[in-house]
Amino acid sequence: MAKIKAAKNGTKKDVITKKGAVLFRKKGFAASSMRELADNIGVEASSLYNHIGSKSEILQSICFKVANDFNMHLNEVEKTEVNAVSKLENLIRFHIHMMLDDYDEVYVANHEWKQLEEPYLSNFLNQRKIYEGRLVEIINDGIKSGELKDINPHVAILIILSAVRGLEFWQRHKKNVSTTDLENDIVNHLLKGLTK
Amino acid sequence: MAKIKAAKNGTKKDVITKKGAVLFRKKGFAASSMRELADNIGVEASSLYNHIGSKSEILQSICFKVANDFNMHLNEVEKTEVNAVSKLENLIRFHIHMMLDDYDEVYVANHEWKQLEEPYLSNFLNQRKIYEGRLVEIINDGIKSGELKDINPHVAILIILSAVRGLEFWQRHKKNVSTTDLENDIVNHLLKGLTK
DNA sequence: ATAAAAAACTAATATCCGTTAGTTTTGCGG
DNA sequence: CCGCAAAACTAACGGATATTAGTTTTTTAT
Repeated sequence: MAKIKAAKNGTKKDVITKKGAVLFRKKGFAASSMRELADNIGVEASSLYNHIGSKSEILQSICFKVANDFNMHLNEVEKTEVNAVSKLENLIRFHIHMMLDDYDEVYVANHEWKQLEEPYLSNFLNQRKIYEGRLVEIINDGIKSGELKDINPHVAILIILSAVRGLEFWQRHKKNVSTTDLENDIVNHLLKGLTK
Repeated sequence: MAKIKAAKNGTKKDVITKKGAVLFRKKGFAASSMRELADNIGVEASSLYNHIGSKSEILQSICFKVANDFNMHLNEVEKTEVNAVSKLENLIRFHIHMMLDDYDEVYVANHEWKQLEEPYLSNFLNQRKIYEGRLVEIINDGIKSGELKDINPHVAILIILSAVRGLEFWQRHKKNVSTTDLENDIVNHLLKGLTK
């Protein structure tokens, strides 16, 4: 009867959510069973229900935690009074850090959001749409102020988000290049492609 | 008792595979049931087994068809005697076309390969590793010949593959920009970032 | 030390899944 | 128009799944 060890400053629900993120990233949400998750924690499946409401709730926690982190950071960035390029660099670096530091959670939010149930699915997609709209607005500001090329801002967002997402591939090549080098390379490449 | 309509020059297995690709892209492989697939075709689930061996076989068909298309095209490109930049442009345009023309299949191959069973999983990953190695080789040739910046070729591949994969996002903005404009924008941006 | 609360366990249930067996219908070649 | 193969159907099976109920153990607080 092994108890779930709660890390300091974290509930047992947090432990389950973290282990869930690791499992869901490796096998996918639908292909992961509660028994397997419980095994990974060292407990019976039914015991998990003392801490969570349902399997779906774990996915919700992961997806909305990630969405919230991005939204909160964007709030901070929008408050700062710097030019658009600085804001973009700040955002790109944050995306990269999230990708490297909270890999499992970000990966699951990116790949498994489809398995959310309504109304969470609509809510999540709506949040993402709004987030991207705010990024587009920053790029539009940069175009107006003359900092950025007169590009289609949606294409610019496409390129930025895609390149950062590409860090998923990176897990395989981690050894060859330091992460700070990698981060700077990506930031430089993305901004150099956009700025005049 | 609706029969599966086989398109000209295509077997009924092809129809099932195509409908499977659409369903698996929308809901994920594990979350898709044979009953639901059969419903989409207008037939009972058990009838599918007159044409296919198993659910897993559908996924295998999709993934290896896509892998084969990319390999075959790379074979052709390697035969041509042009400089590295031309080869890269050719490859990027092919990736974009695959993404736009066979969206469901490419998406599934990119996202659901994890659900392959052994030995197909290992085979698939091995093929992808070899494919990426051949791309790296082309970039190395370009660096030697002085066409390309002295970049880490793995980073270059990361950026190229990520940007093209990002076309997944594009489905939402399809209306605003013509696909040929989009294709040229991406090719220009990717190559401008790499060439001297 | 003891009572209360938290969290583990066992056992069971209903549902869904992939797949098979056996049967019936369809549709084409002669 | 008949016969045969292809392909549909119904029915069912065994197994896995998420979740619940009820019970026992462990931890916490007094």
